[in-house]
Amino acid sequence: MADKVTIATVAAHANVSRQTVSNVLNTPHLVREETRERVREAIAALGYRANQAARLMRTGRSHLLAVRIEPTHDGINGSVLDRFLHGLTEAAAPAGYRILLYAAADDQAEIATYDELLATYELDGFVLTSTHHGDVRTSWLAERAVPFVTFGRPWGRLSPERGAERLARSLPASGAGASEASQLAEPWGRLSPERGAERLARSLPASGAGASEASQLAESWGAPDSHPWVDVDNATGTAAATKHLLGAGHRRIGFIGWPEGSGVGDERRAGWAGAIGGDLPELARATVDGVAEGEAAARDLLSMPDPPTALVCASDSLAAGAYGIASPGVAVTGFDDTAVARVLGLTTVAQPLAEAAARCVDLLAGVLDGGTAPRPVLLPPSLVIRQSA
Amino acid sequence: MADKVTIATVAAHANVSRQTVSNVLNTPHLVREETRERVREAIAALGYRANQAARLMRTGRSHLLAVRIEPTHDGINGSVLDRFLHGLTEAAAPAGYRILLYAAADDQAEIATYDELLATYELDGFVLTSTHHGDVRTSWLAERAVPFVTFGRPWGRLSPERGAERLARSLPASGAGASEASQLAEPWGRLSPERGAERLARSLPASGAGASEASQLAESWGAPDSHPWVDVDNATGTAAATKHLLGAGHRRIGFIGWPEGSGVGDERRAGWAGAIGGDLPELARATVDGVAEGEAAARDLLSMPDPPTALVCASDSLAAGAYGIASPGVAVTGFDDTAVARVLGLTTVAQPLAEAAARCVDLLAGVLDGGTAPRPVLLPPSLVIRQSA
DNA sequence: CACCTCGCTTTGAACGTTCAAGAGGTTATT
DNA sequence: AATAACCTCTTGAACGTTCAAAGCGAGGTG
Repeated sequence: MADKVTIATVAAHANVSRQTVSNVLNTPHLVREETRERVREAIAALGYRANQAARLMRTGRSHLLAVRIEPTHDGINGSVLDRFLHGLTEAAAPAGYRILLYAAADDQAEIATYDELLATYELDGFVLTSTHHGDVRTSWLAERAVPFVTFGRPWGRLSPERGAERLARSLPASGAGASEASQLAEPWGRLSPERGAERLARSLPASGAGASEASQLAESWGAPDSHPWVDVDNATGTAAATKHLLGAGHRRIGFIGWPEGSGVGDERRAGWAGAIGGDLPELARATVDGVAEGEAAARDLLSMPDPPTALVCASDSLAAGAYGIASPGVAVTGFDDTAVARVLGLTTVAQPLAEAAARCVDLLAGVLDGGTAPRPVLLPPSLVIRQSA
Repeated sequence: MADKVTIATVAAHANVSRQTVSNVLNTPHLVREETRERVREAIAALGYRANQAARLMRTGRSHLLAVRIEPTHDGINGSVLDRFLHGLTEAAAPAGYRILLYAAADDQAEIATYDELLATYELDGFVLTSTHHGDVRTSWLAERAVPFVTFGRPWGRLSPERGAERLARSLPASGAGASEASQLAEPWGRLSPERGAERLARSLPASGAGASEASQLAESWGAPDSHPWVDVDNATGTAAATKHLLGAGHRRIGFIGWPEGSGVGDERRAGWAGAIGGDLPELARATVDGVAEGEAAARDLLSMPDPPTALVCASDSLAAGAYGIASPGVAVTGFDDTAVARVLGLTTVAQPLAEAAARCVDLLAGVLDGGTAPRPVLLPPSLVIRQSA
């Protein structure tokens, strides 16, 4: 009873060989039904469970996925990662995977950790968060053919030579020197038809901002370093918030976001710009994230001659600051549906984190198990309406 | 280069046998210095890393610790777990351990998961959070001699028979029917001398509440199901907040907490009661956690004939609700230093989460590696003063 | 009848590590 | 001088699983 139950124990109990038990577990169709049943009964009776370490040694598959746990920056957005992790863990278990955590101070340290984890634990794959422009992590992993998914689309930007080289390796059939037009066309095709069309329709009508957003997306999307990813459509989120404000009668709607260059921030601004019919720089402020910063930016916007009557903010932190000093009539929206938004009563954009996590696992499991070609997933956020707008 | 570097590769490169390489890694003192150096150079030159799976198969040590990731209840306290997890991950790595996540809906599911994880991944140990009265998880683990630490002290409460039975098994030498006095005396001795004395001095002087708190602690502490734990001294936290209010001139200080029976909640109330010189039920309200609940309780307290001028709350959620409706003169304190407290400017009690996590790893690693007898660790929280009090 | 194929099952080896035992040489002990 | 004790290192086996190959009986084919 207390002794370890191995495949040999089961084999003896069912009067078959080790390999037959293994086959029942891994390739049941090779085993005669009667035998299969007998083995299954033995497994159940003995409470046998396959030893992952031994299995790993033979197959090289650890069934372990790694995720980086970041220090919470200002704590406000911390719960986002928290919820995402929970979603990952829940989604991974039924697929037969477990989540391993690692910490890293920066991208270089993170790469060192990959190396370490791959060498010692033979991890099956990685889930990366916080992708950004010029992300060295994805190329490192891709070069070594390590399966991974990013939560956050790739923001691309490799040097031309490297890009061409990698493209030639990964897509030998397609034209390496594809024209801009084909690069623009192809990526959309990778989305599921409905989503792709829906998104295309939504992005293109908008004037300058919409177009530049689309081409930027295409650039990274069809780029040689493309890889499976899951993302929430940030632009749709801020657009929804903006439309909600328009519907409430607001005509001058300001935007408080982050400095240009952060993909996510640019997207959120593009959503706002698209909804009001074009980017109006005089109505937008860019600042690093933070409550005090949001307050300052809001003060600045609200003190202009013809001030906005509503503010769309790129984060709940900024929104919290803005809401704190805005006079009652001024509407404010945030982003992320954090606890702070809940407590303050901020209307905010909620990301479907559990869904996003589940799709990350799907994609990774697909690559690992099925070898299916992973398609990017873009999820729509939802607007949570509270009293602030 | 691309080929796997195993211990055999290193052995060949250094002109020694496999076992010698193994000895250099695990029992270096058995190897002559010159050989040791040669092997180490080979290891460095080849970039060898021990394969954990193979090592695990032989030794039964996975170097993996598991932690449950809970769904964030109301999101406000979510970041607490988040920070704790980050601390664990960071502390575990240098000690040679990695953190594995698992999700479970309730204690029973959690136990099933233990079983699964132990059988398939041969986990080395568990870190449990959210310990509570009648926790079945700890006894399950203890019965199977699985190493674990809890973040949160044991709240005990086994049926007498089971207690006696387990006591007889685990402490064959000591008297099973120990008197209350010895139970009270012994536990304090397990703390480091200074801490024990400090804590004893702090708890006992208080009148009714302090005494009952102390005996309750003793009961669970010296209880047969005691195990290594790390906790933050909740009572000290609320006491510090209360003293801060007393120092600011407040004389009638109310308390908003949770229904009796949650160990943590009772402790936080005891801290308040101790600081004001005794538990005054008319100044205390108990409710489930939540912003709206905090608001209601505060309204109730503040509408009494001789209302309190300050409110000590058992959580930032409750405090957020209370602070929202309290008139400017009324001071409010929370607990946990969440993002909400930061944004609202709530004075609150901060738990040293990174430190707590590190101590959890220390204790667990101590049991696993050194076989040292683990001593409970009680950490002092700190008061973060903001404008709310 | 000899041979091949098919369905099901078994056998031996291997994954990379550590344990248990022992080999060979040098030094200490009696 | 014989023997024990020690130090250093090596050899074979084992952990629990799956891979690769082969065994074996039944049925089909030339």
